[in-house]
Amino acid sequence: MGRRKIEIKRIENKSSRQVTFSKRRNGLIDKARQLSILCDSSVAVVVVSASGKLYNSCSGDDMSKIIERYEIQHADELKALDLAEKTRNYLPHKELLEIVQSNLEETNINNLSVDFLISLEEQLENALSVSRARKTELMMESLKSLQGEENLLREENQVLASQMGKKNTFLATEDERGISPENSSGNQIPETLPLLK
Amino acid sequence: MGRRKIEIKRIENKSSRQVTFSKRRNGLIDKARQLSILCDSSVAVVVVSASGKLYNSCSGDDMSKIIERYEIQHADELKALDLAEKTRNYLPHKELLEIVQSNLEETNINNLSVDFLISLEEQLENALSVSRARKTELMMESLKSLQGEENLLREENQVLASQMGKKNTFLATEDERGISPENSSGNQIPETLPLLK
DNA sequence: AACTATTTATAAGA
DNA sequence: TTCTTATAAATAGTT
Repeated sequence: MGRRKIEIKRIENKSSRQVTFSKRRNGLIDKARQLSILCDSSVAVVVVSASGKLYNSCSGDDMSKIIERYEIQHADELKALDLAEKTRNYLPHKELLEIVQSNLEETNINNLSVDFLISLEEQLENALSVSRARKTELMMESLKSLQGEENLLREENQVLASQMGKKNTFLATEDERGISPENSSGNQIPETLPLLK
Repeated sequence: MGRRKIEIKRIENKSSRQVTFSKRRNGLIDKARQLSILCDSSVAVVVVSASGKLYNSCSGDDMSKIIERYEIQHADELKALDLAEKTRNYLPHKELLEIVQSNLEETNINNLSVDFLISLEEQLENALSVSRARKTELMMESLKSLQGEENLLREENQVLASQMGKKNTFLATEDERGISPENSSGNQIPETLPLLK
């Protein structure tokens, strides 16, 4: 819908790609808002530009609720973790949610057996735990990578310091600055994870 | 863009709301796809209908990656939800767990009211979410502290290197080892997150 | 599900 | 970036 028809393929010109990105991003987010209002629904949009900038919007509900809704429904896709085993004995989450939904809609809640509800609760918790574990895993990866970087720097320091020691014993000048590697407090990812509390 | 202009407000007629929902949902998802392709970006859309049905699409990257990108960038907003407030209306977790346990043990499960169980489930989920948010918070703190530590080390390296330069110009020996601070790849947490790939 | 009169989004240009 | 405008695309109401 412009002066001429365009093909849907990557726009090669950088600046017009940028302009189009900005226009269409706004358009998309406005469409999402309209859909949400017109049809009484919740819509979340997350856009990540090529350069990594994040844009997002949501309407009808909080982003966190919408995302959680998504994650619960798709929790089984996250079983790259060996949590797969943990879920093996449970219904697929989608089925779970369908059961809940159909029962809630039929307002026959009071006919549900208590045992059923208990098992349902258990399974919902399991779905949550899969999603949680995935997040933890990703963050732990980040921590490890940062830590690796740090260790490299520490080794460099040691090399530099020892080189200075060897070559300059006669020039013992500002060595009191307290910059020896040993002074840096260690920063281990605590195995005792307060992280995981 | 139809036979007549419409106001953006909830469509009261149920069936035309349903039709519009379907049309516009498809439109939105297609727009998202186009944006992603045209502008070389990643776009995620999640739609939850009034009746709770979930529709989603993503292009340019996996849904899980896009969501992680969002969540890590907004990790501090979890904190901003004010955990205290979130817990205010609920029983302490310990009490919750005691209630569950005592009830489970006494095998008088069948006497529990369904309403009670529903509320219990809600509270357990809340407890989980509080605990999850706390974990995220702690991990983010760890990331920040590791980063700080790293910057200190980097500065030390620079000081050491410049000291070596000044005192030993005459002893230019093993300076080819490639241990100058500039060789270390930067490791910023925030914007471009390798974390988030 | 199609159709089509209109509205809306937007590509190109300024 | 922002605005303008010709044109393409989406869609509201209809069949």
